[in-house]
Amino acid sequence: MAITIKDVAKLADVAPSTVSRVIANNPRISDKTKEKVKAAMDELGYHPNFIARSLANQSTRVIGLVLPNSTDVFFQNPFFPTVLRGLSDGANERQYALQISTGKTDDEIFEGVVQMVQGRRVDGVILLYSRTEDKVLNYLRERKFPFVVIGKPFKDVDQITYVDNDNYKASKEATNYLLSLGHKQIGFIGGDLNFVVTIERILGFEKALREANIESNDEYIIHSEFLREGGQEAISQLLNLKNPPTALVVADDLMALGVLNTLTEMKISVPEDISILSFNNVLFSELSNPPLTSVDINIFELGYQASRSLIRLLSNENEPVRRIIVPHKLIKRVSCSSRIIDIKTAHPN
Amino acid sequence: MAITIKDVAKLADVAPSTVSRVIANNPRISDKTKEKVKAAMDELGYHPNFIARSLANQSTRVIGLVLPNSTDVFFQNPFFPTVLRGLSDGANERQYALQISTGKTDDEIFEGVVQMVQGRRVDGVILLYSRTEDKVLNYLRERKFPFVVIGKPFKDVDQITYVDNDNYKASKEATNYLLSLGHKQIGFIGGDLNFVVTIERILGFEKALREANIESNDEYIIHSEFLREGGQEAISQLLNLKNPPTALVVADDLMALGVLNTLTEMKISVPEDISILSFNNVLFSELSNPPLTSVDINIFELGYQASRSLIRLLSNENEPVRRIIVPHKLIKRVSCSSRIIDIKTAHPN
DNA sequence: AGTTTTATCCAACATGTTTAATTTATCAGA
DNA sequence: TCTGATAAATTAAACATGTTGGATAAAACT
Repeated sequence: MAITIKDVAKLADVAPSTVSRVIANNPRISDKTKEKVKAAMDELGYHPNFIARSLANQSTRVIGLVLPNSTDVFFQNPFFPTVLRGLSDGANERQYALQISTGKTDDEIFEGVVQMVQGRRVDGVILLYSRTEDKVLNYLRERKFPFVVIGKPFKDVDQITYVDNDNYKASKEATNYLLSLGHKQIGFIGGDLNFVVTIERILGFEKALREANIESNDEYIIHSEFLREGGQEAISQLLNLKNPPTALVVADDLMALGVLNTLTEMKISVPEDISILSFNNVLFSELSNPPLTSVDINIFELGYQASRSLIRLLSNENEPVRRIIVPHKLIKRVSCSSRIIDIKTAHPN
Repeated sequence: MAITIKDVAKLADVAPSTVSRVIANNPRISDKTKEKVKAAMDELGYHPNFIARSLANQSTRVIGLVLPNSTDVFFQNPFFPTVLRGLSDGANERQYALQISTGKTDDEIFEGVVQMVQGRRVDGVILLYSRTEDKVLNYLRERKFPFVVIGKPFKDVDQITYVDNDNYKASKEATNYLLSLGHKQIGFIGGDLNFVVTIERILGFEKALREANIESNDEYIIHSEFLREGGQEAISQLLNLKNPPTALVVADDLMALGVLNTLTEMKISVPEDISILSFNNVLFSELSNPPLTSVDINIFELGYQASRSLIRLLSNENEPVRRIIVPHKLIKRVSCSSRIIDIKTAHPN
């Protein structure tokens, strides 16, 4: 057994409660006693038992993180470590620890969250994704357990505290950029439609086209969370249309890397033959060949703001519901070029 | 206050201790009583309080993960999410939760570990890195706190349970592969020498050259954890030697991507002008241009084995110290080609 | 001496687990 | 069928380690 406050109390010749108050720096204890107790703590090398503390306080100072299931590409995506770093920084500032959900299937994850919540293992939860239909989110709302979402909730937006970019606007702007370069046939390659980001980005994309009076073309829109397999096929298909797109908006850098790779294999050069614009601006976007023009969504900040918001929620009984929008920024590199020449000539098909 | 075993006990008309035993499925309780108690638990929607349990059991079923400090490239590297997935799977199998150290500086991290350990927040710890000199590791050893290292410890290898690849051998084999392709001038670009992996890989590299009777050339060896900045310079320097290398062993895919990028900018083509071989085989190694020949070290497995080993350590009082070597495999893609032609002709310099 | 103020302590509580004690049931033998 | 011995089931109480409201004692002030 380790050293407890009783041991300290005995050595300092005071009651355990006094020791507890010294730790909390309670003003009811005289400075003299505080000194005495502190000396005893040092002598014994005392460290408070966090578990006992949590039990007494009904608070663990742990934040639970819920990730989408691990089979998901999400996990491979550099988005994850970056957002985690932000979360970590935010938590660290206020001495919170992070616990992550383990669990492969959605059911296991849900079970894990229930354990965290009902087992009082965590004080609050951060969802690292937002889906159209999510058991976990519903559960947390039902139980009125404090939580924050990274990403825009699908419904009841005004009742949930969340941190997100304005993906709709970002996508619209990105598309406008391509339009401004003279592109008129623009394709969209998106990920899983169950994620709200995907939806937002596609809506922004469509809106931009509509505003430019370009009728949207369903054939130009591809959904798949491919990276390699299938992607190749999807792209050939896209490029074999009578009127192939001259530019692509890709919902994620990793995916864009896959696209780039496929195009290279097909001997189609970027940006000469086709322009590519993607999202997230993860580390390797600038290391790709050619470096990707990408919308920086400040992933770190998403995480950082999320933990801060949750902590605020936890420390303030009647903290209002908040929406935090992290600014984005188009980083122009070389994967997009202007399309001034005739499309037919320009495209190898 | 939530529902406790007392509430359940009252409803089922038994003692709290009986309820506790029902939860633990203790054979001392009759089936009849078990049924009765379970019914009461269901009726009340009882969920045991994990914190109270931890206190009583002196065990939290939480594993602490220690990452190198977040300013480190490590965090950006896809290595991290992958190893985490492995860790998560291993932990999940046995119902362990994962808690990660937050903390930006090395000191903060150390403090965090002390909190975890002395505060009894975790049952054991996994170090996700191995450095030549590490305060955390020394601390854990001193306190005899259960832990496992991912990577080979720098000293007292036989007293520490660890999971690693045989990086020495892997690097030697990789270098031999380049030798077998006819390369004689081979450079090495490595990362931070404080990490043991780097050391192992460079030793393997040198050994292979020695065995091939090629005297090693210090000018061919570069260390920096660059990705972009500085890297360019380092590479130009390397290629401006009188006898520039015709092949490079790069200690990490992400770094290799940086190298690739720099080379592309310098209009040096891979593998025609120079071959590149790297380590880790992370997701995007095959998405790069050209796809990288890389040593697959089975990152997932490293994590998976690490959590399993730690759990074994925790459940078995006198579990022996173990060394677990995860096999590696050279994945040949297209970034290496054979060097049959004369070097001077082949190289643009 | 009586009243405040200040410092410290006691005991209850947060929620389970577990040892040892007690109660209840079962069976052999009279 | 009843007694006592034994086994089985259940309970009470102690414990794991802190926190905190109210009680108490000591000191300080009228």
